Amino acid sequence: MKKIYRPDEIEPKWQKKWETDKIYQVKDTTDKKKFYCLDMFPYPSGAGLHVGHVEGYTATDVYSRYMRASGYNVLHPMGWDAFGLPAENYAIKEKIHPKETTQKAIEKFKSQIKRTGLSYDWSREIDTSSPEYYKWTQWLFLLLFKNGLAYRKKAPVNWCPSCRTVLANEQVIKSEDKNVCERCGTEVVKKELEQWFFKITEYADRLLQDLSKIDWPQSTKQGQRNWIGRSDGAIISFKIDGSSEFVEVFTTRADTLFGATYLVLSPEHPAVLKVTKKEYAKEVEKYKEGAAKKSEIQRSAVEKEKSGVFTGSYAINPANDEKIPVWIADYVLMGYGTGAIMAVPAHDERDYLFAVKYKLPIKKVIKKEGNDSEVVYCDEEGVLENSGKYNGLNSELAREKIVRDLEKEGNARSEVTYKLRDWLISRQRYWGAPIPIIYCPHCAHFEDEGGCCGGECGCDHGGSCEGCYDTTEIDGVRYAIVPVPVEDLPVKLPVDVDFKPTGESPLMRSKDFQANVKCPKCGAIKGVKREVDTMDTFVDSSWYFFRFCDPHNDKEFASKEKMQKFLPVDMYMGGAEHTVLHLLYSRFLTKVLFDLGFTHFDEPFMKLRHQGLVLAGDSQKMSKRWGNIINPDDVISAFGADTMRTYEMFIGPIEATKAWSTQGVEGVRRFYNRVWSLSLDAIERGLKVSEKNVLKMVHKLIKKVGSDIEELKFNTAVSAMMEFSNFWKENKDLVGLDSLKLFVEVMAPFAPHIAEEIWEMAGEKYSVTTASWPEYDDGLIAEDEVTVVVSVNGKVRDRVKFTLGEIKDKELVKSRVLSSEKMREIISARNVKDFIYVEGKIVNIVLE
RNA sequence: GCCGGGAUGGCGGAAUGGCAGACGCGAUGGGCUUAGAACCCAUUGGGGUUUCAAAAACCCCGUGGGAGUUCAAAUCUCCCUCCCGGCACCA
Repeated sequence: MKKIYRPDEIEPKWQKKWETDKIYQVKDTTDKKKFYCLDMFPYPSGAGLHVGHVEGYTATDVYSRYMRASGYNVLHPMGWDAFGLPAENYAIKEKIHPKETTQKAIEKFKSQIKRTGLSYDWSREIDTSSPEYYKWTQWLFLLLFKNGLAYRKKAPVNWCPSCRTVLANEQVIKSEDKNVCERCGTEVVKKELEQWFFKITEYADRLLQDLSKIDWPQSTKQGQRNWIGRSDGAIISFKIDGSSEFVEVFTTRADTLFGATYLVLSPEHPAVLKVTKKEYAKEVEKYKEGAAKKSEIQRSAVEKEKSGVFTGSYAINPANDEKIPVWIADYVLMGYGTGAIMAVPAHDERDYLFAVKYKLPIKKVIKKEGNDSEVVYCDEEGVLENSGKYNGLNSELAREKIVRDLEKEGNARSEVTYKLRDWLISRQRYWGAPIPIIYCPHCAHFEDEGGCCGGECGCDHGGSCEGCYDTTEIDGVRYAIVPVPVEDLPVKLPVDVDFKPTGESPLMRSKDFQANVKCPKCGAIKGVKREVDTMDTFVDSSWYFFRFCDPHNDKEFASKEKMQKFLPVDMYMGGAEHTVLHLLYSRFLTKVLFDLGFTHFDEPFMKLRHQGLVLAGDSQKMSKRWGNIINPDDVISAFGADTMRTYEMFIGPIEATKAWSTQGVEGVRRFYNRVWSLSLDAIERGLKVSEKNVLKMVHKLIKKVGSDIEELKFNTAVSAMMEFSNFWKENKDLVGLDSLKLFVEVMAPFAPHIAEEIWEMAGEKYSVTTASWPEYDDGLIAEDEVTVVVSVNGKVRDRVKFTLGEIKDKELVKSRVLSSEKMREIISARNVKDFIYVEGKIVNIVLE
């Protein structure tokens, strides 16, 4: 009786052995070439792993196993993005501490990952919610703070009323024309609050430029470009008539300056008060109030109805001294450019609509060819008209010239603006890393006195520092912002906290956290407070890939030596939803660390790929609501981990959206059943050396699977293995143990368990997972006979066989092809106009 | 509106200038079986010609639609349609 393929028996058996033998532990003391293969680490939720995770993780696992077998020292770690709102929200609902639920979720994820047979080095596991980790998150914060890249600022920020916390711009998403919280879908509101920011805008240009250095999907790069939103233009000053005030506008179309027929200020613009004439004050004030009440959403309503009011003032166009009215309107946003624009209704759609509504003049300054009677506005570039001495120039030239001319009078300068805003990292929530800052009311006096403490505070400004401490006002009291000394880190997150969100940070209510806080500078205790906000969890996840190199270091976030050994990440796999969140923040922090001399690289992820969505069998998104979730545990129980892994690789290209098919899974299982029985058969036969044709096929397979894995074309790699098994089935008695061994080595990255079992049954030495990738023999692969396809006028008509020597000889090929009976018949009396021969491939005979 | 990615049998997909539909699923017919499952074998893009019929051979059409480049186009270029994703009053 032959042994039956039982994945439920062999898989746990080998998993246990591999774990005991620590077979996947990566050494940092080896001269092998490094390869860092990383998955986006998961947020451990109670729901456990889903098949989407499995897809990405299997892809990197196959890749890692292949690279390991190819002689690389592969760092392939896993960890947990464990801080965050869902755990906290769940904790509030179920009254269980987030630490507990998170630990449970981690255990579940880990066991599921282990059941899948993924080859992670668990000795490097990290957990962002552990003090050993967040100590370094806090250290990073202090590093940014000390270098002027973390600062406190009062600003209108996004507030999620349901999560009761502020959010970064990147965490606010559009949904049905509403701005909603990325986490919970609640509509966000604007609040004026003082918060902590990271100065990511300082890196805007480099974040844009360096995209050219990295191998990322086009769409992701483009997404970052859009988000950074660089726009090259000019700032032009308009004098207010009868006043000493100037208003600066930002424009990318300085060439249309002569067409500016009015000026618009954003309602929040500080100059509004100064330019508004008495008679108009009431109207303006009313409009401002109305605009302030309107949410962002209403202001950017779909119909885009324009509204505004006249201020009573006029501005003088610096190009031609024309007087143009100054309006305020909410279609001009304070947050972009200078918060003021010159309106050119002839060449901008929004200005056009506004001008029509309020009967403002429209002046054409770009010539339009052809019929322009129908065209109401045209934003294309062209040749200037009605523009004085600039007439006849094209837009590009005119723009340069106009700005240069105005610059001489001090009325213009070239300017680059960005859509990117600084990263708001404060969160009024419990389950995150505390911001390591202390507020001291005693140290605040230095700034009051207007001079420097003279070094007393430890500052190096040497006599004239402008407030060696920045200060902030909390509840009417002025505090100095004092960083926690690095040696006092971590600022531990207290466990015993009422973490119910009230809009006030839960840490405020922790007695432990606030008890006996000593100012690190002056030593005072009375009135000294800790910062009670925690950091955005995206701060945790923006540097975790550093920590994997050196996860247990308690002196540094990672040692230079270890970083040299593994970083940067060579291959990074994860979902596309992180285009402007995690992936942008990580690049930013890497550049900061590079600039400050901590790292040797300034881009963290050299190659990035996104695994596509796995949809349910009904082509819907998997969701609890539809009850169509495929659980990896069930798939493993029914078919085995090897089948699940291979199926997910086979289903389609890694980046494509694909639908799950249980019948498809069964097909892969059939494949392994067949491989199993064919292997037993080959072992029983015990043929030592395979027939030549078999060897040719197996060597072809090695080549194909290897190159497919390198190109991440896992689906065609699997189909190549299937093709081989079909060939094998038809040539059972010709397949020897030598071929079996090679086939198992090729299969191992996809299906390590069955590979290990067959490997053992075939009498090979443990373990196939440490065997090296077989080399293929080009000589064996080479065909000794080549079939050349013969087409006539592009249509296939015949096939002729040639030997390897013959195919090089065009004349011989030609005469042989033309003399075949079939060709003579087809050609008959017609003339051969041309004879094209692609060596060893195809012939095309062109007939008249 | 702007940007990015797509459209190939009944389905997932393969082929990146040179034999369209690899591989898998499904379907149909057959074998095995008391029966079913499993398994095994065969067929499987559409249309046509030859034939009593079948096998087989051959021919034509065919990669969202239209044009173009080329000896040769699913693949390159232009135009159009539709689908997916991102951004969007960004001056």
